[in-house]
Amino acid sequence: MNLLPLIRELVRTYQAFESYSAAHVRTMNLTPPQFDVIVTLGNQPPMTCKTLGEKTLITKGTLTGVLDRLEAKSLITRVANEEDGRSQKITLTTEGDALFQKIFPSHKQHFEPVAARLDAQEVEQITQSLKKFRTAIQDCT
Amino acid sequence: MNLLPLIRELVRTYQAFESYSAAHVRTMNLTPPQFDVIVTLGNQPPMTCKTLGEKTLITKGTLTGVLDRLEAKSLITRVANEEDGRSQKITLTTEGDALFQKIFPSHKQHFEPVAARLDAQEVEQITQSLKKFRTAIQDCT
DNA sequence: TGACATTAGTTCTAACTAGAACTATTATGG
DNA sequence: CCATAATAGTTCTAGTTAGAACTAATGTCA
Repeated sequence: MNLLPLIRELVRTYQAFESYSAAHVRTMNLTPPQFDVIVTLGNQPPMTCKTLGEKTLITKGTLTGVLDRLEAKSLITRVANEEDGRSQKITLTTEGDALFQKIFPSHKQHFEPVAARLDAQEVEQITQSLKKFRTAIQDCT
Repeated sequence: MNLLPLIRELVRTYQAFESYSAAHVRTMNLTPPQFDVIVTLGNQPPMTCKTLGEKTLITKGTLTGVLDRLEAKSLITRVANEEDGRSQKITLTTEGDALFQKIFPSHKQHFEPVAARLDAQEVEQITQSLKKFRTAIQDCT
């Protein structure tokens, strides 16, 4: 079984998505990971770095730096977690929440033309295909 | 049409692949981009940075640094291109070729267990799904 | 042929990246 | 209760990343 064409296509598709998404994210003066964090925190109760890392798929060493920069922009704050002295809760500031309310719909709209080119069944099919491949990989870990 | 689940799955799958692949690549003292370059040059005539970048999907600014490090390890050399004074041909050294001959089969073998979990039809199905998604994105650019 | 645009590759910058080592805190088993 | 293990987050390192500005060489077209 030759996986090479599949792997190449996976990488190309991922890069096409990243590049299309990043082009929009950049117009809002955010980087893709910063955008991910804002969107993940939006309309949700404050969460720990651990949870945030799991949801955004950003490893903890990287997350520290991303949060540092968001904090410097006054978009998030780190608040001590009263239930566990080792951890913190990350919270959107008022400013951060306002940004979220603005950029989330805008980003969805940026993807409208893409969505319009696929019907619900295709989207489901592609999602399931990816899941099958990911499961095959993860079963080998 | 909600693309979010599809996007999340794309990112998760890509990361699962990267992480599984990188774990093996690292045992050979290479980084993933360095490995890509070696494999792309293997069993091929020397090529320019431009071609190499197109094949590996590494942008030129990044490629310069990757090639610098491979050159420092004596795995590749840059040779002036006689047909075009602006460009060079990148060539595997004897040492680089020996490494390629060793790592390529080894890397294929690392993916054997993954391949064994999918049949030819599934692989084709997943590849076509990805291509459909990528095309939808690229048509919007 | 000469002005101008294009192209190849490098350099620069700000940020992300994973992984490993580290610190501080909490959990656990005897 | 105490020694030890586990966990949360930071710090550190080497490398990758995209994009923009830059240099040098080539192509184009009038």
